[in-house]
Amino acid sequence: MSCQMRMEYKSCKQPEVNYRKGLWSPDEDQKLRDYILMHGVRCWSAVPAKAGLRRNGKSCRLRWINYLRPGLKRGKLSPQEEETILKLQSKIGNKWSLIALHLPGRTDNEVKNYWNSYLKQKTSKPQESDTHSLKNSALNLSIPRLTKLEELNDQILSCLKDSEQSVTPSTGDGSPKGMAADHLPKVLFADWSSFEQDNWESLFNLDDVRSSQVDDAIVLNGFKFSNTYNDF
DNA sequence: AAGGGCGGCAACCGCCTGCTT
DNA sequence: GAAGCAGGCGGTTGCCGCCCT
Repeated sequence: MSCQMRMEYKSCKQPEVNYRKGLWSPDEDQKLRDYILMHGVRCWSAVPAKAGLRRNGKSCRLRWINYLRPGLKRGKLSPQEEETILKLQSKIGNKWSLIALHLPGRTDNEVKNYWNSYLKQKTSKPQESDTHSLKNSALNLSIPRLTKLEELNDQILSCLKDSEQSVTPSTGDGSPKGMAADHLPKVLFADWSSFEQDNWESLFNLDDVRSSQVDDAIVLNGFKFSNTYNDF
């Protein structure tokens, strides 16, 4: 949580209103997008009132993160992305937000939905085995229950090391990128909001992303990109 | 053409965590 | 240290469109 958020923590509370539920209309989307692009987000619970929406803050946050924010990839997951999901899920379990962090432009909701579909397929065709090394990953029930983020990231990094023989990213100082990322500033909203979809694609050289796929792609131009974007 | 089944996706719900007072 | 609040996250549900019969 940023300092500014802390300063404004106290003043976030908004009066209860009769919140609207269900699908978002284009008009609501526009209002939310306009508001956030203009003002950023310091307190989600204050956003609906200020943006003129009859939604609760959580709903706005979810809508922004899963649908409206710039840089989101739409459409079907690539085989590489699917593989990444399966790989990470087998290592760290259902940590969707963490897994999504390694899939630029994808949300935890998307990852989760993919996994649920995958599980359905898996259970409907129980005897059909995968052709690669992931065949045991999907329903692996022996995943240790890890609670600390550092442990999870360690798991991810070691997992990725196993499979990245052809790609050995370097930050120039010899340290692993994932480690370096921890010391990088998160991208500011002002910088972030200036990203156009096209820029995103060119910035995230998709071929590079595909080859290294995970953990490298979120570190760009000295910024660490977070999938949650709450520290604006 | 109609309607039933199914899959994908969007959104809600409830719990947990972290912060402030 | 306890209470209250906001944000984050995973599980779940419900809607919608497509496909098959």
